[in-house]
Amino acid sequence: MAGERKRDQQPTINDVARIAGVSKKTVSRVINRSPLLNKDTRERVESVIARLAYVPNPQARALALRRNFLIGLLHDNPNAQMVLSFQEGVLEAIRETEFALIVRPVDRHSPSMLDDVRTFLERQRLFGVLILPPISENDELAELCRELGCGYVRMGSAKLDDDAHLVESNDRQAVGNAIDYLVEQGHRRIALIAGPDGFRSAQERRKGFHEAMARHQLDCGPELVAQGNYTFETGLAAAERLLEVSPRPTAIFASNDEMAAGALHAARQREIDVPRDLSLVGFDDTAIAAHIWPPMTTVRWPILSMARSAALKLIYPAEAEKQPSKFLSDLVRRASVTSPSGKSG
Amino acid sequence: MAGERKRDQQPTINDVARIAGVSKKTVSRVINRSPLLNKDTRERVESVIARLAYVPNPQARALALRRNFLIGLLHDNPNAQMVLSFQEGVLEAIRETEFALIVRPVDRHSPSMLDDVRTFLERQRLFGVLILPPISENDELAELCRELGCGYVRMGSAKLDDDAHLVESNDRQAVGNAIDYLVEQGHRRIALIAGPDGFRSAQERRKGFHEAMARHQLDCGPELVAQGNYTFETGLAAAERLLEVSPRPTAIFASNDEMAAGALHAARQREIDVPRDLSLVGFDDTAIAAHIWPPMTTVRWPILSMARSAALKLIYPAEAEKQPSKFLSDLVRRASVTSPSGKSG
DNA sequence: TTGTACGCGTTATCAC
DNA sequence: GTGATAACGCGTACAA
Repeated sequence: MAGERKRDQQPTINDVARIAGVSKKTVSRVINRSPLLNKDTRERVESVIARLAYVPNPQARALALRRNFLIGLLHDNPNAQMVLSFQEGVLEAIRETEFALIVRPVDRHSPSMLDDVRTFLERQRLFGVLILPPISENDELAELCRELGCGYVRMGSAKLDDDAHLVESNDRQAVGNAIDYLVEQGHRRIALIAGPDGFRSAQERRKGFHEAMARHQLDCGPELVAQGNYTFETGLAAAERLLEVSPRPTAIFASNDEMAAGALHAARQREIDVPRDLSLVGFDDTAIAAHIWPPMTTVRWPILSMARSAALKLIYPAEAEKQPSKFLSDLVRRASVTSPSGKSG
Repeated sequence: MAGERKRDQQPTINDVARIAGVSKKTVSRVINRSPLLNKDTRERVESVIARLAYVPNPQARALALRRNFLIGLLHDNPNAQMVLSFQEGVLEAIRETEFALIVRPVDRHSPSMLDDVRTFLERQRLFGVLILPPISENDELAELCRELGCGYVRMGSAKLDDDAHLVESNDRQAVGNAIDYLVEQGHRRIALIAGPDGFRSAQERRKGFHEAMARHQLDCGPELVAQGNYTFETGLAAAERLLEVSPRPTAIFASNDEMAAGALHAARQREIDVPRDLSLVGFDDTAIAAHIWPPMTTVRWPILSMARSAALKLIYPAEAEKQPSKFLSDLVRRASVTSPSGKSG
């Protein structure tokens, strides 16, 4: 009968106290690193803790402290890689803590979305939540968190909230840098595949495009702008239209990788070679960007850093302002961009 | 001062009991649907619960019941889409329950992996865990769960455990079906890009390939088998070798989509047209399969069903055996396969 | 520096 | 059917 330590037989703080010959309050002090403790006592208790392999019961702790150590991840994201990368970053930040991450996809389009989230938050009584785009752009959701006294940090492409509740990627500037790069390569006629109006990220990327084009004094009239909704198919359709424009653009910036992949598809159907006859830039640096042919130049979010920062803001609200809020994505240069061949007219 | 209900002011079972004029045990009975309750009492209590918007505190419940309602997802997966789809399936299964999902990536290669998981399980005292491949193939991990009295269900490509602790995809048969399809299309010279030996899924897919080839009495000597480690680059390298073989294979089955994408890349570099000169089949049906050109024929796991079933097995152990354990993946037919052009020799 | 008594919100026991 | 009362494991006044 040796060696078993089943669920029902886990040692409690009382066991530790009894065996160490102290009160459980003393054990509690050891666990919580109270400074006023005799060194001998501390070491004795610690050795018993180690010997029994005692681990405090988080449920009991949560009950006594009137707060738990669960943080939620709210997302409604079509981009699996991004959600998973974010999870990874958060988990890295909380690795040495007693926090755990609980995930909750939400349906942006459901009329009961807010009620669903409310039920979830009331039931789980989370320490706080991290909210990913695009659902992070929903101000009612943030308001709900405040109302319920639930901490939150939003991730977004613009200044959605104050710095204590936000990690922000500067999509506008990142798109500007991408356009600068295309111009450096010699492109003058650059088209945009914009994302859906409802998304703040899409708006920011569109603004970044227009600002950069204006800065370079390049034409970006409506014939050079098409719109999609972040899917492969709509990217394909948008590119089909753009590739009919005369003179044909020598480069297309697509507001996400999926649409860029669709654009690549459209070019191939027309026997327009990428990158020789058409350069292509995407956004997000999803797995697809690196694994299509040609590998695609794209904008990469510093997602791990953002996730880490968001988690720390949530866990240590007092120092939330000290964590960086602004992050700049960088351009990953791959084979889908080259200098225009010169016969673009 | 009306309308606020902050974290610190949530109504408790005592509030409900006091206002309804009953004991809290009675309220508890209402919550837990005890059958022996006066109808009037029940309705009275229920109306108070509704009025106060009372929600039981899960921490207190967990403490009293000596078990919580958290299920963990253990994974070390390179395939983000699969992990997220699995999450989706699990969450669908537990939607109406009080269970929540907490995620935990693990590092398969870390020497401290088992200790890390042990710490995690002891700390969180989960109701149980769901384990995704390839880490699900680790028997020590399952043994650890049993030792800790933590429920578990593994997802795998073979009979890794008894039916109460396993949802199994029949990769061998699925690959067989894929090969059958290629043969139907007229292919006779079919090559395999196998996965890494350490993965059970890779072994099963390899067996499926050889069994099917034998069934059709086709040659599948070592010159027609190359190995990769499930990455794009190794798929590319493997295909480079296979495409040098004479007579050149007219079709390649790659053991996952990433390697298939690599093979596509290799073919393109050699100006071997897919599918005209070479048919290609992948495995997993990840996002990449549908979004490359040509769209790739691949094997799709019924991942949502498997996730649902796994979650239900975990939550209702008494009926675990009733949940299906075996799932057959099906072939998604896309443009990367066609009949061989006949000049393959 | 350490211990006692009690509270956190729920379920379980066992009377009535 | 219903209600006192005692767990569950831990934290915190406050006393010693």
